[in-house]
Amino acid sequence: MAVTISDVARHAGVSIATVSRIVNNLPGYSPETKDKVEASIVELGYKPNAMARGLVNRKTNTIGVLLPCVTGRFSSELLRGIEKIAHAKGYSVIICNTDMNGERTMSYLKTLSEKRVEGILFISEWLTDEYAVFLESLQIPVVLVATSNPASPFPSVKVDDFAAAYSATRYLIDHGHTRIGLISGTEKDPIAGRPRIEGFKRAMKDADLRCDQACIAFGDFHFESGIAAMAELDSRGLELSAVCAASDEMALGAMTYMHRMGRKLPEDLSIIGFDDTLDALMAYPALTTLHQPIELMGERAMDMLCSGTADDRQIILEHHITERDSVKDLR
Amino acid sequence: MAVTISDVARHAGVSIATVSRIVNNLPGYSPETKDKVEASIVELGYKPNAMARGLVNRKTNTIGVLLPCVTGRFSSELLRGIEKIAHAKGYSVIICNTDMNGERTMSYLKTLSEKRVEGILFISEWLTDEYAVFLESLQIPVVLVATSNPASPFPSVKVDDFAAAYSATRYLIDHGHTRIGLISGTEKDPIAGRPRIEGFKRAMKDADLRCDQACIAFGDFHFESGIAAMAELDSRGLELSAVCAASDEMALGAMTYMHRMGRKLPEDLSIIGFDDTLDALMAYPALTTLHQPIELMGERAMDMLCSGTADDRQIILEHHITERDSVKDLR
DNA sequence: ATGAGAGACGTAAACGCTTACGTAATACTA
DNA sequence: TAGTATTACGTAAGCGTTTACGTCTCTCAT
Repeated sequence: MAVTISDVARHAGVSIATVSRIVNNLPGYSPETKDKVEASIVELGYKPNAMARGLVNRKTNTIGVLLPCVTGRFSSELLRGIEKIAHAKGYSVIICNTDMNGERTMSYLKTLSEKRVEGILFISEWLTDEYAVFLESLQIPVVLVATSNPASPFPSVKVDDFAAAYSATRYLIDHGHTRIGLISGTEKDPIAGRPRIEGFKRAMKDADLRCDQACIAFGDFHFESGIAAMAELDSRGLELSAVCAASDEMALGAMTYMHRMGRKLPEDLSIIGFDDTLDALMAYPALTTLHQPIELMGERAMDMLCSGTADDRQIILEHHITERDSVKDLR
Repeated sequence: MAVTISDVARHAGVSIATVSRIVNNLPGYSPETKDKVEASIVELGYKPNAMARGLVNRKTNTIGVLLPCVTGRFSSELLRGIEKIAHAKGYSVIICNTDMNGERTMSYLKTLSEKRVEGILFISEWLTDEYAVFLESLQIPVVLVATSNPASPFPSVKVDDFAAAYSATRYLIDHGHTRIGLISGTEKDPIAGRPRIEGFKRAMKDADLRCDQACIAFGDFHFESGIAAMAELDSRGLELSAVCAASDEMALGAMTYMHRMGRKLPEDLSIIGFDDTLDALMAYPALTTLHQPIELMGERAMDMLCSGTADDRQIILEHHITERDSVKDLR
């Protein structure tokens, strides 16, 4: 790995400038010189040093992705989209698993800034003031994915969580359900929490259905919490005929609870999920769920990141319901 | 982002050498100087340029991870373990989604080498000669994860696939099953394919049970292929009482097929999976499966990568069976 | 034949750091 | 008190590239 541009130059009997021109495909040398140099390059196994390059032309061709949890289908599918575009555009992606931990996040942010990444994707998590201030100071493009913060200057890509939750709830209502529960994410989450709760409530109110606090149980978007939330809901004796979950994983948790209780799905309870990850397909019964175009979200975000920070708009992607077998039609 | 070490030096009225010493916590300055410089650093918002640093001390604090598919629980959980240790040791990780594509892989390898990563984790995929030659030329530590290649000089971390498949099959036999099918990964895969097939066959033979080609269907480790493989097996009229799958995802695919056919699980068919990802827990019925310590595998691999390339041994991690509800006891 | 313009290069100055070495001032030792 | 360490710095030489300028040689039109 010790072979440098001067080694190549010496070996080929030219100056380093010429080697550089050839490597970078710039004009200024004869075909013979080119052949000679290229031969030396392969013979010596020369690999241009990206750091030295980056130092002079201030480019790293690297971006950073901050996400709360690498495990989980949602993150994975997003990552896939991101990585796809990144590779196509010649960028490397550094992943940072924040674990929802403030210190960890700041530590990553510091690293990314020292490494001079050219852009940052901030995923699924609430952008605190601390993060926002730091990110702004970096003076590089940042895009928020599956989250957003109008108070910050950063663009975002997401679905309309309120409308999505509304339509998921509405779907249950339209299928004749009237006693509906909600398995929400954490109430504090201003993106995947609050708006989905509000969307649920609004749909219920618009249909004159009950939707007080008793109908809602809270989880953390993950499987285990879905089991617990369903148990909680069940213990309240509301005679629910359907449940709306704020994530597919929690929906699967609810299903698991029901199975354990020996209840039939969807006969005894209809369930609708949120996300439409592979989990929904693999569930039994296959989960009817609110589809978010996850991979596309990652692609669009990456596109925005590259297309310069110019357009700082909030992009809302389309959602729709993917019908499968977890909702019984009561009509 | 334009503030450099000389800006700080000028602002603090010292030389860049002194600033460097302070930033790097080396001796050679008075407490007052230190305070002064540190004040300048925060005032100017100085962030050392990792490229410039890396250029001089030949360190990037970055490693690369090559994996066939970022989506999928197995990769995710592995990544989690890797990322955890990497962060603890101060490394950044660049992810490369090869998509099992040779050109893409080589292109990543080239990028990683130009970026001068200090180590590479090669995951779940067969290490071809082309890759091996290139990786060797890099002269940096490489460790193979969930794969291995005795012909290469690289260490590896994985479970004993043959033994694992043997014991999964044995588990079914011990529960009274005699007509057992196998949903295998691709036969060509010398790691997760072949050895698991052999383990299955051996267990069957040791018990004097039938295990010809008719008992085996092939998939690609993913969900859809599991459905297809199960359909294939079913069409052969073998009256199987149990199936062994080479991945949890395929096992879930098999379950989905059975559900669609209106068959009962595990009454009509027992299924055992392989991996023990979250998928197994979320399945219905909960999947009994061969547990691989996936996250630990990632951690160990990362540990090895850092501890220098000295010990190039093949590490075999323990596996065991996690019993859940997908296997019926026929005894 | 001459001057201009066009290749085909080479030189050297950055890029932002680290670090070996040098130097001046102060403290300590015999 | 002279000599020796020690401390607290500053100078400058890299690290491996890119690139603005220069120089030298041809070619070709006049």
